[in-house]
Amino acid sequence: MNKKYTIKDIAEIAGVSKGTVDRVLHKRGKVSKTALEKVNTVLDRIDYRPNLIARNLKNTKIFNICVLLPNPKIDIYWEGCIDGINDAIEEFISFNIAVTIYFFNPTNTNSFIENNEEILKTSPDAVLIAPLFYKEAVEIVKNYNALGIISVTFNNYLKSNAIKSFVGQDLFQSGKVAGRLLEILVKKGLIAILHIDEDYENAIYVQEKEKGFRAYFNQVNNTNYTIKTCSLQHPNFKRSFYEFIEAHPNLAGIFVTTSKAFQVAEITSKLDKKIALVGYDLLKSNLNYLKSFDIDFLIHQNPKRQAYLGVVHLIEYFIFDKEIPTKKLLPIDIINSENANNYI
Amino acid sequence: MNKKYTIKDIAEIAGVSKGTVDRVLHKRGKVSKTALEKVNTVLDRIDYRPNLIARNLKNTKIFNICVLLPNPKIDIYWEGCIDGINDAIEEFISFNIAVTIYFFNPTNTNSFIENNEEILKTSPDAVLIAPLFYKEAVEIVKNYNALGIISVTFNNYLKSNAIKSFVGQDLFQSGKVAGRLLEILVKKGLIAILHIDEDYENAIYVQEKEKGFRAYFNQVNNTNYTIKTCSLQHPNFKRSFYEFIEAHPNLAGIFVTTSKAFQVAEITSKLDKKIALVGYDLLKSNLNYLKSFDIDFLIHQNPKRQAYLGVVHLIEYFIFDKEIPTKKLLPIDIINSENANNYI
DNA sequence: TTGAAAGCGCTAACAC
DNA sequence: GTGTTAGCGCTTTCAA
Repeated sequence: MNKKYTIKDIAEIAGVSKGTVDRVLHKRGKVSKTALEKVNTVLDRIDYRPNLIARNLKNTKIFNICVLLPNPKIDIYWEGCIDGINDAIEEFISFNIAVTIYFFNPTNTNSFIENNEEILKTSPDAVLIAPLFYKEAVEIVKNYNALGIISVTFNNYLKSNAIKSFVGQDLFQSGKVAGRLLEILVKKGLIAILHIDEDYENAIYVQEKEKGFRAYFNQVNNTNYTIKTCSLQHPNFKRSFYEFIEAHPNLAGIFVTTSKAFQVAEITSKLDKKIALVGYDLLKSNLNYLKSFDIDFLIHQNPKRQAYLGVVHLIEYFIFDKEIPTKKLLPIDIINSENANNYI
Repeated sequence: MNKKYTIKDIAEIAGVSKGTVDRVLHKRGKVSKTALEKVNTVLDRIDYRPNLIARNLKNTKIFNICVLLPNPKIDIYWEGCIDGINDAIEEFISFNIAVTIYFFNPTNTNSFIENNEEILKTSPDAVLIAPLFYKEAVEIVKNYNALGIISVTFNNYLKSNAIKSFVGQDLFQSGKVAGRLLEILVKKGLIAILHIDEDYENAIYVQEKEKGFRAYFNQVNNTNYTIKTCSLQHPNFKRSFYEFIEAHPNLAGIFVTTSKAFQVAEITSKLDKKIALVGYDLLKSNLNYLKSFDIDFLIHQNPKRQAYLGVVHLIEYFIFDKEIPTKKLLPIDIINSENANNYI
């Protein structure tokens, strides 16, 4: 009933040779009308599912995929990506795929550009990039595209039609998630949106989160709350933050738009009053404060899965001709002290 | 540098034939000491990764996997499983795998037993079961085991060494997650644990959730809270629940241990005071109340992924010789009104 | 105990 | 245009 048909079967039924069937299937032309019809009649009647596996046995071309992301030694957030990429490599080890990882310094635009030049030299078939530097990335991606190199971005969205696909979260929506969480945590008072732009610039992305956060509170339209944005830079962070606290005695909750919630918790955990705290990312230091309830919720951006999916999409495109989704939005995981362990 | 070695390569280097290498690799015996040594020396020196794909080209045996779960028409919770199973089938369509789904009536123990008998008749290589009926499942699984049929359970844990693997959530821990959520939602007063055991018996599993929930509150040890358990049966649910509310004016939060939180929300949403509500599962009716904020949080048990993984583990075991993890615990996803869409 | 050879499903080169 | 054939990496005969 559910017989699996092979090219050989089709050839026999249609009364032609395997080669002809193959030519029809792949639209390689050089097939007479009569042969084409004979084959198509058979194909219409049966459910032919090519064995994608056997297809690739033959293939000798090695696909070259390059991944470029910030050096995890400089920003530990990216560490999981390496595992994700390695998982993908392992999973497709039987195919002719070469994946190479490049790291750039996220505090240094030139490092980003230089690494892309390095990548170009290897004439890759595709690149997967975390495009932290917006302007530069747009140019670089345009260049890849001109050279026929497929580019896919992850973690940070980039508007450009030179990009084939994006894997990551909807940051606006994740701001709304944080909004809902803080609404529950705080009944009234001031809620601060804290941008802790440590060393480097990813302003566009934290702004997206802020917009979502504010959109949520506009929508609930509750006069109990005041929302205020505050941008803090690294060197003076502690002092500036203390000043902020003193200047705002009604401060009741904080939304940290970067992964640095632990820096805030370090301070708020020592205050007399409880300040609700929602942040991002399962860094060790964040998790410690989550377990001690000084951070109430973390939003998990799942960099590991982002990188994994980015690579897998490319591999499956090359070896299985599978379409790459233009936009793959990952779930916005809410983490508290009790479910954290399941995500790491 | 990273050359991929094939059996042919190894044979040439070792100065033996492909057949001999194969015999060594698969420990089929019938290899002389000298040949064995020659091959092993080569294997020690290189990193041989067999092409698992090519391996299965030859294989003509069709592996027969049967899945048994409650009929989604009777309990809609299970609906997602079908998609998950179909995803797995699709993913491995090129291999010789036959997956058949069987449904039992979750309100009827006999239906469970009968379906297992049906399955037995097809002499499967493995079964994946949602063992809702504990006692009966233990017997059935023992029987499968005796017949050399691999059994894997999902969604509901069963203690039995006749079972090869379990895929699902840690229900105790998910109770703790709910505990933490209600602690945040409710500052003081009575928190009710509601078991709505509709038509059928899954008492063991909801008890596990209750234990975790209580464990959490014992651990925070806050005298502001009283925890009380309440079991309600379907026919009189509404009346009994109203009585419960009236008898407990300090009721501030409810933890529903089944997927029937919507039945509670239907009532609490019409009360004057806000009662915090945490439940399970992304049923349509639950989601509606989540969006209207009458349910505060849902815990997602991800039946789709459970079934998917259960099947995939088996398939990969058969075709890739991959080990099946004894216990695969899925993350305990916390869902609120804002991140729900990403999970469905 | 061993090597040679056929064949899994598909592709691509090559005659005709 | 079309059929034949070799070969991808591996397994499994089968003859030696």
